[in-house]
Parts: sequence; C-alpha cells; structure tokens
Amino acid sequence: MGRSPCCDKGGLKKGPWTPEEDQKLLAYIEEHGHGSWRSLPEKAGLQRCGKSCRLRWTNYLRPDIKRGKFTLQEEQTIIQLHALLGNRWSAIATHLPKRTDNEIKNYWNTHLKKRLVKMGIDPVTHKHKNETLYSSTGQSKNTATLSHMAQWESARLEAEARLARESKLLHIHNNSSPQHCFTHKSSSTNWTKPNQDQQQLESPTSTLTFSENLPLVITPLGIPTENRNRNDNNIESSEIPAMIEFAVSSSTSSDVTLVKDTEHDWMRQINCPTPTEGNEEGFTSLLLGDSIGRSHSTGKNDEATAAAVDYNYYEDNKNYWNSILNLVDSSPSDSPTMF
DNA sequence: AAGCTTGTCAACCGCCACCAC
DNA sequence: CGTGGTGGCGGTTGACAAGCT
Repeated sequence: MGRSPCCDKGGLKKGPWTPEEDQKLLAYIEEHGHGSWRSLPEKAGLQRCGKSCRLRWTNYLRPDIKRGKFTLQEEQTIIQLHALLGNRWSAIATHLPKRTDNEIKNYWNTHLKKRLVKMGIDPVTHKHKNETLYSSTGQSKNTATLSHMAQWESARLEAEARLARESKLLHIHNNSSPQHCFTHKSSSTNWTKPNQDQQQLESPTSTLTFSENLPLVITPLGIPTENRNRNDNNIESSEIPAMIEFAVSSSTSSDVTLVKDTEHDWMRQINCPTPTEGNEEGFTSLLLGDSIGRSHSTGKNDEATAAAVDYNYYEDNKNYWNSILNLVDSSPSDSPTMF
C-alpha cells in the first residue's frame, strides 16, 4: 500500500525519551487512556509520533512491566517456546507475564542465542549440530509432530487474540467499566488505569485441542523461523475460526477424552504406537521416544526394540524436549493462558 | 589515560493484518 | 471489492557502557 512513515512529518522528535516526556505520556494515559495513538501526542503535548509513544508505553512505561534480570525459569521458558514458535516474540511474551516482546527478543539475541551456539545447538532449529546424522530415521516423525504442535499453538494464539478482541467489543457494547479492556498483552489493548485487582487477567482460557474434522497437516520441516507471514500455519485461515470455536467451546473435562482419542487417531495415521489404556503418554511419548523406550525395557515388543535404536539420539535430548512438551501438555500456573 | 572492541538495549523502520468506509 | 487508516510485529540500528589492550 505504501504508507509513508508516521514520523516523516517535520518537527517530530526522535531518539531517547526524556523524563519530562515520559511524565507527560504517563500522565496523559493515566488520565485518559491512550485512545488513538495517532492523535495522542498532540493531546498530550508531545513532539513525538504516535508510534513512538505507543512503543515507549508498551516497552517501558506500562505499569505491569517487570524489569531487570531474567530468571532461570524465564530463560528456560524462552528457549522452550522459541523451539516451538520460532521468532514469534509477541507469542512468546504472552507466556512470560510482565515481559515485553522487545525485551525477550533482545535477551534472546544478546544472551540465549549465543549460549545455545556455545552448547553446539543451532539456535534456529534447536537441533544439536550432529543431529543431521539421524535425519533419515524416525526423527522426521518427531519433527513433524513438533511442527504440527507449533501450528496448533499458532492457531491457539490467534484464537486468543480474536477472543480478546471479541471480549473487548462485548464489554464496550455492554457499556462495562474500562478495566475490562486491560488484558495481559496490554500492548494490544486500550489500557485505562487498572487497579491491582483489575489487572488480573480476564483472558479466555483455551486448551490445545484437536478438532476431529480438521485435516491434519504435517509438514516436513519444523519450526517456523524466517517467515514473515503470520498466517503460515499451513492451516487454511478459514479453518481457524472452526478450530477456535471448538477449542473455546469445549473446555470441559470430556474434552480430555476427545483430545486423547483424536491424538491417538492421528498417531495411528502416522504409524505411531498409541498409548494403551492407563498408559496415556500422548505426544510427549511420541516425541521423546518414551513408549518405544518402555517397550525396549520390558522386552515385550522386539520390533519396537529394533526401531528404538533409531531413536537413541532422542534419549539424549529427552530433557530438552520434555521441557518444551511440558509447556504444551500442562497449563502454566503463572501464565494467564493455557494450552 | 586513551583508543579500540564488544555487548547491551531502547528505539526506529518497514511490512503486514485488520477494520471501517 | 478497493482504499486508506491504524496498530502490531519482527528485524535492525545506533548510542552508550563496559571491558580490553
């Protein structure tokens, strides 16, 4: 479309913000909310473009921002989610309360990426450098599985974004108090001075669920990284609303059965052994080779034992991927969103 | 102490999706 | 359906700090 940059009007200031400017912006938003960012600078008496104001607010001035060193837990979460989602910093940020996508991105680029490289792990694929040796084995299934999970996570995040929007609209329609517009990812919302209680997230709960009617899309390669297209989930965008409806409307306990059934169907499709009754392990087992490893240890299935040889490498990475999968399989208690 | 290199991170840029008209 | 406005996202830049020679 070719829109000119928002700051190309003459006379607008760029560069670091002064404390006075911060104060003006903060005072204005606390009193009026940000409303339209485009018109905010003029109303707030700032010689800045709206975009600059929004960035300053979302990355620095917002009251719900935690600054300072990342904890070990946070580091692990970032690495795990990056393995799952790639450079989708905003998506990763939704799982790290009080951290901004910009902060996470910076931290990844300056610390974590280098650390992984030192460990011999490719920071893009999260594979160990000698992993290509195993590329012609069962790894492809594992990678495809992970890819599929990443696709679902993408869809889930889109679902949450949509629900947040709808929720917001609904509240507006219902003439509700402004605090309802404040959500965890406040950069995408109309923030209006919430109090402590109000800052509790009202984000809809969602789960990583699988619609029976949806085609399974398994791509050969794993984690989306380079793409700039945010709808590249290999899932038709028209299908996403259906998935959303399913995921959102079916958050009852009965879903567990459905999810597991569907999961098993899918595992059968890709010729994976499905967990038996009372031995539900699901994706985690698949990815980690647990079920195979278990067969190995019990000696009940010689064919599986032979196949397990190909998966030995995954035993080495078990903890790494297990951590990733724990994020998927469980609902993080410290996160407002759930898989 | 001065100059250079490397690391950090706030801020900017350009593209894209979404929405209203 | 096309167009323009707006906000959000991810990649990149550049100023400053810290460390090294």
